[in-house]
Amino acid sequence: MILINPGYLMPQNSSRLQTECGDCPIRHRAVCSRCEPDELSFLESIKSYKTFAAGEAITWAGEELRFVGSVVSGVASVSHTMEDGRRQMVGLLLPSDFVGRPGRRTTPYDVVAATEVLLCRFDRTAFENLLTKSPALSNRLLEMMLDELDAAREWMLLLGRKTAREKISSLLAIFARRDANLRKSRATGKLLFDLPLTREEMADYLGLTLETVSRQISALKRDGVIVLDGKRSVTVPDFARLLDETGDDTDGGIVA
Amino acid sequence: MILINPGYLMPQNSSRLQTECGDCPIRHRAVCSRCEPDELSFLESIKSYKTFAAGEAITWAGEELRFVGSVVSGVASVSHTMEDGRRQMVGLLLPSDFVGRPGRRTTPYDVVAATEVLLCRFDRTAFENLLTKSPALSNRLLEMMLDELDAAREWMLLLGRKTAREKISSLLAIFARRDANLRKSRATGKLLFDLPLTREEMADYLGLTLETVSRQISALKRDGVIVLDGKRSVTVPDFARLLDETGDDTDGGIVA
DNA sequence: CGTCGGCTTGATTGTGCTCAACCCGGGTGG
DNA sequence: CCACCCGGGTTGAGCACAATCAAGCCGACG
Repeated sequence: MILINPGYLMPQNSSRLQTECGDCPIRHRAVCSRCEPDELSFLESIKSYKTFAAGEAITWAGEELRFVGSVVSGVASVSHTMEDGRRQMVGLLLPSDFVGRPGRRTTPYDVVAATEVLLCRFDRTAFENLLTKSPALSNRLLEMMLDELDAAREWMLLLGRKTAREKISSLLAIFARRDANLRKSRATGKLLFDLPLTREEMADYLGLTLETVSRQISALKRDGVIVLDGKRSVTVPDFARLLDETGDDTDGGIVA
Repeated sequence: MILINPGYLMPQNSSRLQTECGDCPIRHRAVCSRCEPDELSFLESIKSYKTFAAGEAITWAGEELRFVGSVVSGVASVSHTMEDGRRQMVGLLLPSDFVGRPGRRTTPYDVVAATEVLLCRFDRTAFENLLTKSPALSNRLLEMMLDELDAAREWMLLLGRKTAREKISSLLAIFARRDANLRKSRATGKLLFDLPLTREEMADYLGLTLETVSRQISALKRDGVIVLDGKRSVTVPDFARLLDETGDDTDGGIVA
């Protein structure tokens, strides 16, 4: 299902299109979404594309980062590993998400492609330069970082207080929503999507062991909350039912 | 020890000074630290101070927020509560930290003063207005949010992968560092500081129960890692020893 | 056909949670 | 002045959920 496409080969269909920002699938959501034409053409002059195969590292913790950029397609993980090998994923980068830390030469985390990833990269210092001059760019980036901060905080609630079953359900709900978004619909009723992560990656994200992830997925299957087709393809017969399992507030109380 | 100071009364010694930004103790670290004189005087025209007593709410989740601002002194907690009462602290606001979400009318979290807090507030819409025009302001805020994001991610590692003892040790190390910072020294050797949080608040921050917090503190005391004087006053005989207990990388390997 | 990675399932263990009793110090009211 | 209460904290006993250790399955690939 996942194609391996080394960056030095001319990649598949979509990729040629992305040499033009006008055709970019994430144009309206990425950092550059509010830039003026002159800013855009400057960005275009400092950008380059690179494809990473599933499993390939985009950057290691502590390594100097010459670029910043946006995920155009695919999923990448941001994670931290302790000396004794315990690992925690601290972020999941999806299309239009921003990679890198303007103002710092290194990132403190490993960033690894979970599926094949197409990255739109900008030279870091040139980008930082534009950032100091363009409120459109810095305000958009600020907004995106505030959203990431909210996401990180929601994840803190999950890691600190949710049960294993709630954690798995929450993750499945995120994937379901994300998938619905990509097809420009809302997540309701019956849904079908693929898991972009292995059991171990899910475990690293959820602060669990892979055995517990596997067991809880089996339990949700047994209880009819989900139906599996193979290991990676998931059907959710009733999204509301899945949401009940996440422990989150049932959005929309009785109040109008 | 903690004075109750309603904002409409003229508060204690330090507070009169803070009507002038020039004397502000957090001047060099807050959002406004890189503003030009004209921007500063605009900010000065839209600012007001308010003191919150320990335990008092600064804002509730979902409530409309008319202001954004900076913590001048004291400690505030940012937390999220689930329907069934489980609570997770997702941030700790210390002097110079920013409160509020420009671009959104509400915050999704409760913000509560843990000790007495002095807040320097700006009208939200006026602040947002300045933000779109001032790269100095928006870049400083961006930088601060990136730091908060890093802190949140470090906390995710703690919540997902550390043991109870490591969690407590990590929190104590944070307080120790913070205290050393305030006295403009580095955390090394023997240290003495106060806990700004109750056992329950620590538990909410660490994703533990208050009983576990209490037990682990007792254990660290028994093992000589810390010495307690009363419930709140802590002596760390050897900071390096405490760091060993956090599970974090021993910074500075053999490599030069 | 054998191997290997990703996954599932089982048995057992252990860390941290739950429930519960009790301590301590400060404030209040009789 | 003392009795009482109350919030915050400590400690204990038992339990449960997820971790650990271990075996085996399944499908892809050489």
